[in-house]
Amino acid sequence: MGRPPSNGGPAFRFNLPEVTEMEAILLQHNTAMPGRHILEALADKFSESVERKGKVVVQFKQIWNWFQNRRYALRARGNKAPGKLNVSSMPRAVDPANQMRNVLQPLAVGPKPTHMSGNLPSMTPVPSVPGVMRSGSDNSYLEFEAKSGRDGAWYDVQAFLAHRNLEIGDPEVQVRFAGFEVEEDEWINVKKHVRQRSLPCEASECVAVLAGDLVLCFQEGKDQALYFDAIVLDAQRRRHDVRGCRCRFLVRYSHDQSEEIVPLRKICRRPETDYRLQQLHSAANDFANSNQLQKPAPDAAAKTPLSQPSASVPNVAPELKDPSLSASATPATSVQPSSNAATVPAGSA
DNA sequence: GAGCATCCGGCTGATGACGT
DNA sequence: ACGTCATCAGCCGGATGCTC
Repeated sequence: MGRPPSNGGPAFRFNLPEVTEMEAILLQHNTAMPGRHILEALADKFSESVERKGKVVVQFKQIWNWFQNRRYALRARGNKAPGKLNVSSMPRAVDPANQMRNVLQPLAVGPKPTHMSGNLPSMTPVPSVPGVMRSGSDNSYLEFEAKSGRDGAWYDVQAFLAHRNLEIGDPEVQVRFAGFEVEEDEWINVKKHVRQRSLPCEASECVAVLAGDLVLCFQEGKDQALYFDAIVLDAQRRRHDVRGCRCRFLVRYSHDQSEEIVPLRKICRRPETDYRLQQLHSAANDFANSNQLQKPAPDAAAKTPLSQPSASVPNVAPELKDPSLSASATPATSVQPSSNAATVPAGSA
């Protein structure tokens, strides 16, 4: 949905007299949409003005757009009611904008989780084991997600309630989904449908999402909005700005093979891609160090925190700044969610 | 303090989805 | 067909931090 100037020139902008006149007309109409003939007359008039004649033709559509936007803006300003909660009524649906997927806080960790150390398949049948576990190797926490057999979507695990070993097939765990009640508990195949929790992407982490990756993607349907597995088919890198990452990712959902272009905020990357960020950080360090050797005077790249790789060169897509990153990065198509996720301690990626 | 680069927030034009 | 709304993306100006 790009909006570059269609003629390649500078972005169109109404000048002050034009805006003043349109505002006056809007007031005359009590903020209602003026008739088409009025808008056309305005377009003709503006096109014939001294400033525009022979240079720019003001289109009817541009006038119409202005009135639409101005009316919408006026209304939005008037309706601004503070503190209005946006509560979704959709079951298990989570707003991707705030990047929260019923994440348990570390405080929720139980008294003896460390023995698990991310080795789920060997877990003992201790009832109500928290779905968040402290890694044995460091102070980070492991969080798990599980794939529901009811809708095929992935949910954060609040607690592992029990486990059983079937005579045939893989072991299963009884899972309490975060934010759901007992009636939603499910028995889930540990190897196939339980894994380390996918990670919401911060703006600077879009570089870790590459074509071919397995990701968890927020799919919004008519009557449900859930997280499903998806493969990244293509990544369209765009400039970052104050709002963060504006890259777009073409994904194909694994459950229905549908394709969609989504922003970063709808994507959760697999923890296995952490190494890419580490590579980026070390590459940025090398870059900063080499720059310091060549040019003692500090520059922006050296000053910028590594956690914001895009901020140092805001006008360039992050992956383009460091060719070594894309060259060395390996697509995660071979990720085996269950085994990997359940056995790899957090931070060891 | 001047000059510069960058960050940050807001404004604005454009477009698509959806409802009537 | 038209109106409403949400969102995208470019641009601009003020704030901030750094160097000289």
